[in-house]
Amino acid sequence: MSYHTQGIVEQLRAARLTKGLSQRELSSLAGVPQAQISRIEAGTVDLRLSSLAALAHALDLELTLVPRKIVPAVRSLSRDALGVGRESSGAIQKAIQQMNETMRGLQISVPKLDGLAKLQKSIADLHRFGVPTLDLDALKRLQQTMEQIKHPAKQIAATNESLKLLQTIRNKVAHSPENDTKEAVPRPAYSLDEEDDDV
Amino acid sequence: MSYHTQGIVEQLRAARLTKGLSQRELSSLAGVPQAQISRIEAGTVDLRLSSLAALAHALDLELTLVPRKIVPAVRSLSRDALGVGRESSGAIQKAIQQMNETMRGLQISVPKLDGLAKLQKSIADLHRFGVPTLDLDALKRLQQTMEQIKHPAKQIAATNESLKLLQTIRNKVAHSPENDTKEAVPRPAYSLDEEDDDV
DNA sequence: GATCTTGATATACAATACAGCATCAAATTA
DNA sequence: TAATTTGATGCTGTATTGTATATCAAGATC
Repeated sequence: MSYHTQGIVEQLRAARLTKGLSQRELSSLAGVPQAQISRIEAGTVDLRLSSLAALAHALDLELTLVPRKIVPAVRSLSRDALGVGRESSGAIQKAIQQMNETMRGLQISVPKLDGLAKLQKSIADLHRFGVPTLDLDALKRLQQTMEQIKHPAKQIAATNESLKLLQTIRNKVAHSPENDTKEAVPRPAYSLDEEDDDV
Repeated sequence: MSYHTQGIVEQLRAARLTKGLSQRELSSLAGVPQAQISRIEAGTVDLRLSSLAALAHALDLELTLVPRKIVPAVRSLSRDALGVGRESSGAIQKAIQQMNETMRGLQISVPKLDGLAKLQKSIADLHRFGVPTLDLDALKRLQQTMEQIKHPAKQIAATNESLKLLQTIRNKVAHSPENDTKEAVPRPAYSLDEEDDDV
C-alpha cells in the first residue's frame, strides 16, 4: 500500500466505524462484498475505483480531486462538517443509548445504590456534548464497567469506577480543541463533583 | 464506468491537458504506463486506487474523501485555485513559447515584412495576460496562421490574419469575467490599432 | 509531392491481482 | 452451551496491468 492510498483506506474505515456499521452492513449498503471490505481495510489489496466510489457513496462521502494548495482548507471543512454534532455519529449514539438502557436496568434492580442517581444524570447528559468529540473507546469501557454493577459483589467499586471514567470523559471533551472553538458543551451546567481528573 | 468515477477520470484528463502534458510525459511523471493512461482516459478500465493516486499526485492533485455536505464548497475552492493564474497553465505557456520561436524565425527570414514588428511586440506581451484566461484553441489557431507566413505566397494575408486573431484574443481577455475582478491586463498599454474586433 | 521522421495515442497479448462466493474462527449474547 | 454476529481466509474467474507494438497525424526534407 503506497502513498496516500493508505489515508483513503483509513478514512473509509473510520467513517464506517463512526457510523456504527459492521462490514456486512456496509457491504449491503454499498454492494461490495464483505470479504472485499475486510481486505481493503486490512490494506492487503489495491482496490478499484468503482469499489472505492461505491463505499464512499454508501458512507455519505464523495471522492474528489482537489489541487494540492487547497488540501488544508478542504480538510478543515471536512472536520467541521464531520465534527460538530447534528448527524451524531451512529456508533457513539448507539453506545450512549446502550448505557441508558443499562441504567434503566440498574435503577430497577438496585435503585438505592449510592451514586446511581448521579451516574444516571451524567449519562443522560452525555448526548449534549458534541457527540463526535466523545471517545468511543472510553464510552465502551464505561459501558463495561457499568455492566459490572450488576454483580452484587462489585456494586460499590464498579459504581465509583464508572463515575471516575465518566468524569474523565467529561474532562476530555471540555479540553478537546474542537470544542474550544465551537459551541462546546451547549446548555446545561454539569453537576458532577470532583473536578480533579484531567487528561 | 459507473457513477462518479467518470467525473474523476474526466478531471484527470482535464488536468493533464491543462498542464500541457502528453500521456507519455505524464506516464514518466506518475510511473503509470502510457497505455494505462490511454485506457483510463478512454473510460474502458476500472482503474486501481494506486494508479489513481499516482496520477493525481503527478498532476498536483490530491484524492480526498469529503462529506457530501461540503462538496459544493470544495468544488468552489477548487475552481478558484485552478482558475486564476500564478501556476500558469503549461499548455498555454508552451503555446506562447512556440509562437515566440516562430517569431524569431520570421524575423530572420522576412525581417522587413510589413506588420511583423507589431505582431512580434503583441505576442511578446501575451504572457502579461492572466495566462489561464487565454483561450488555448485560439492560440493554436494563431500559431498555425503564423506558420503560414513562412510561405512566400501567403505572407501578407497570413500576417494580417495573425494580427486579427491576436486582436480577437486580446479583446476576449479584456472582457473575460475572471480578469474583471482581478488585476487584469497588468502593466503595459497595447499598441495594436484597429480596436474594432470584439467577442 | 512523396517519403521519412517525430510525437501522440491506441491496441495485442501474457501475467498478475482483484472481486466474488463459500467457509471459518472468534467474539458476543442469550 | 447454543446461537448470532463480526471479521478473516482459500479458491476461482475475470479484469487490470505491463510490455511491446501498431496506428495516426503533423512536419521536415528532398
